[in-house]
Formats: sequence, C-alpha cells, structure tokens
Amino acid sequence: MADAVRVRFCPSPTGNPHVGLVRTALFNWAFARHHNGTFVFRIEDTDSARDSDESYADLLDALRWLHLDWDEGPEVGGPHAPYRQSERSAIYDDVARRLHEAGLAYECYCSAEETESRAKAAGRPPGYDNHCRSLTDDERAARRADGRADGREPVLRLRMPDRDITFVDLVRGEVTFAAEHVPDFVIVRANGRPLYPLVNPVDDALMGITHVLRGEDLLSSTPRQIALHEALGRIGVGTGVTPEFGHLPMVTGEGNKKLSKRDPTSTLNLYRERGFLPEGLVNYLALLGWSFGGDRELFSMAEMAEVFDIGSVNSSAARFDVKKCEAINADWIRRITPDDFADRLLARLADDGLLAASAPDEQRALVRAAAPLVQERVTLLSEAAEMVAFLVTDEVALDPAATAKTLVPASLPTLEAAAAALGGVDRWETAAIEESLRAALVDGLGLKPRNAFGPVRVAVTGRNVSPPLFESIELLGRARTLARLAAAAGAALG
RNA sequence: GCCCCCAUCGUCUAGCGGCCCAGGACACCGCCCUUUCAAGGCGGCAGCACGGGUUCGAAUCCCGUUGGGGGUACCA
Repeated sequence: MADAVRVRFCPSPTGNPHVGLVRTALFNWAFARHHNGTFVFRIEDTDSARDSDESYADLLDALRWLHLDWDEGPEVGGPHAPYRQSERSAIYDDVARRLHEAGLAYECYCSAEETESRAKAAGRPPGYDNHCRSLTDDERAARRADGRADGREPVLRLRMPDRDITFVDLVRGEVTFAAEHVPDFVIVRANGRPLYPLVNPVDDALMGITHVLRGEDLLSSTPRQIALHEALGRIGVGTGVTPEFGHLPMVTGEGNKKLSKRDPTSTLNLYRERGFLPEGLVNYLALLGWSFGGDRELFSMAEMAEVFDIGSVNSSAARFDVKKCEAINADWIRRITPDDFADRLLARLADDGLLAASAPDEQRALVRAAAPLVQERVTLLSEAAEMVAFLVTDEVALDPAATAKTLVPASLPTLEAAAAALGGVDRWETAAIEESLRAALVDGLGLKPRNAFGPVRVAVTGRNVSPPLFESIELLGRARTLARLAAAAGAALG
C-alpha cells in the first residue's frame, strides 16, 4: 500500500470558516474516498497572534456538521499525532536545525529595509536578493557580530536550487517558475518560531501526504514547497517523495474577488443559521469547479465520491451564487424522507426557541403532521419553522404587514361567517372544513376564493404564507381556530 | 512593476476537431394549474472576449491582444 492516497485539509484557526474553505475540504474528502485513501485533518496554528481556540472549535464543528469525516486528526488521533502544529514545535525546531547544519538553509540578518534599498539601488523589482546565501564564513561571522551588536537575531532561509522548477499540476497541467523569480525564503522567524512555508511541507512529508489539493492562491508558493520537500528528502525527513499538487479554482463573491473570511456572505455559519441542509450546501459547493456528468446536479456526497476525478476539475474561478445554492437546497429538502425532514424541523424549532424542550408530545405530533405540507414549499429550514410555528403556540403572533393589509374592517363579515361555519362543522377534517368554508364565504358572501380565504389564513396562521389552509385548520383544532378568528376580528376593528 | 493562473448564456457548467447555426441548471419573463406560498407543466430571453494561424473542417489545437484573478510577508 505504499502508494495509497493520503490527502489533508489543513486550515488555520483564524476567524470563521467560510464556504471556500469548505469546498477545499470537500474536494480533498471526495478524492480520498474515491481512492479509498486517507483524509487527514490538520490544524495549522503556528501564528499565535491570530489563532484562537474558538475558531478551532468552529472548524471541528463545521466539518462534523457537513459530514466531512476525517480518518486522522484532532479528536480521532492517528499514527502521526499530534495534528495541531502548535503541539509539534519540537519537530520543526529539529528539522530546521538539521536543514541549517546540512547547509540547505542559512542564517540571514537582512532587514526588510536593507533588502528593499538594495533592490532599489540595483534597479531590481522588490524581493529578497539572496544576499546572505553565498557569504564566506568570515563574512557570515561579521554579519552575526553586527546583528548581535544591534540586538538582532537571524531568520533562517531555505536555499533555493539554481534551476527552474516545473511540476504537473493535477488540475492545470504543467507549470514552470523560473529560478530567478523564486528567491530564498524565510522558514524560521528571528524569534525562533517556524513559519508556514516550513511546517506545511514538513508535516506533509512526515504524514506521508501524497496529494496536495488546495486553493489557487497557493499556486505560486508551490516551487518553494517542492524545493523544501527535496531538501527534506536529503536530510531524511519523511519518505523523500514530493507529493503531487492540484490547485483548485478560487471561489469568488461579488466583484469576482477571492472570498475572504471577512466577507460576511462567505461565512459558513450564515448558511447554517439560515437553515441550509448540510447536504444541500455541500452539493452546491461540489458544483463550483466540478460537475457530476450527464447534466446531473443533484447528488449525495457518497455519489460524488464514487465518480470524483481531480483531473476533471475546472481551472477557472467560480462565483458563489446564493440563489443557485438555495435552489439546490430546496431540491434537497424535497429529497430527504418525510420523517427525516420532520426530525430536522423539530430540531430547528427547538433551536429557534419556538418549541420548548418541555413541550407536550401532542405539539411534536402536530409538527410531524404538518411537516409534509411544508416540505414541498420551502427553500430553507428556517422558513419551514416559521411556517409551522402557529401550531405550537396558544396565541398566534400576527405578522404586522399581513395584518395591516388583510385584517381590515371590511374583512369582518368574512371572519364572522367563517367562525359561524366552522362552529357547525360535524367532522373536523380537511374536506368538511373546506366544504363549509366555501359554502359560507364563496357561495354565501359571493367572495372570490382569494379574498375569502386570505383573512382566514392570516387569522389562523398569523401570516400570508402558510401551509395549505384547510389542512392547517384541521391540525389547529376547532377551539384554537375559533379563538383566533375572534381575536382577528378584534384586530380587524383596530 | 514582476511572476503565475484563467477566459462558453447575467451565474454555475456540458463540450476534450466534424454528433454544436452550442446542451443542462439557477436567475429572469410569459402562460397553465391554484385557498396563500410553493411545487409541477409548457414556452421564451440569453453565450463560445478579440485578432491571427493550423486543418477539408475549430467553442475545441497554436500564437498574440485584451480582460479578469492570484501571488509578490519574519500571515496562512
């Protein structure tokens, strides 16, 4: 199993997870599952100034909610634990020391100002000029003495090979960076703390990662990582095999800019709060840069994993379209079983504080009975909850806009006639309810159905939008229905 | 500035030389159904960025232009 696929998802715990991050996790997950490989989850928390435990917890919670299960990583462990880089500093210190001793990395005292002024003086574009790379021992000692005198500690830079670096990107094909455009880069800060360009490849090497699938924003850092992998191979860290790289297209927002954690519309939690199903969100995200084939757009994660092929991933950026995401979610709401939907609706009601934990079983039963009626007419779980809320309260909350428009003095006769008709219904069931209401309002008062049932709907459900009216009335029961009709009549009078 | 990547309807995409005067989905616009909202049905609008090649033949291959994006940190 030497060539078993091992991929990783390695976010840094800063801020809220966003949908672009989720897409990267999803593609890694699908790739691993497709190849019966291993999906490693690693936390890159090497920047103590920006990392937070809260964000770390959010990350785990997010992956769990999305059903992106990991084989190795936080809370599940694995042969390469620990999986939080903040707990691996001894490893990085050791590797950095060995790279230095092997002459593959060197100390550099150049400040940013020095580097900049040298570039300007030489008429070169900004960037490090490998100044300290080829110092003689004497010169190096002098730099060190100078630095110490100024109270400065050196950074450690990796020595880049003097050749162009070409690699075959899994989604883009061959990519080449000329040697002169990739200067020696810092792998350890002056304060001794390792940097991402070091720890990321070190852990990939140590954890036996075979394929690196990440965002296109990291494409130009690839030659540095390849150089580092080669250096690691030389000092015997890891397998000595450089992983293959695949750069996923950016997920963009308005203005076609890369989605950032600061963009509120990109925050995963926003979609959770709005009542997206994880299946719907994931399904939509899969469509960003990849397609199932055969004009098919609706599929489960398992189905995706079956056919996922990194080579067929698009190379151009994709815009996150909330409308389309909602449409896919709506399809998913219709796709899950009625029982499943009812369970999630109940959970949502509880989360929204609309259904107390102590609520009687009859209320839960009412919601279950109403669930199929709303399952085919909502886009989000939050809408469904709003739509059935009238069933689990004694007094319905009348929507002000609906009330102002519909519960007007002119609708008084309608409400009274409806109450009278419903009071006389023998068998309290949908068909009889509809029959009596039609007879009283449409035939009796000569109203158009639209005008006849509008006030009744608002009176009973509190809103203009509700589950089908007659079914709703049946579920609500006679007593509560009549009470609401009476209350609405009062509201109609002002 | 320099480096790298990208380019099919408004958006996501199918298309990997002839099956395409370009297919699907979302959005949008009509109509039907209808107790609201949906769902469903039918129809419509709309695209190969531009210019050169290669070829009997190009959305598909090559070059250039333009446009967009990413990177250029002692962040990740």
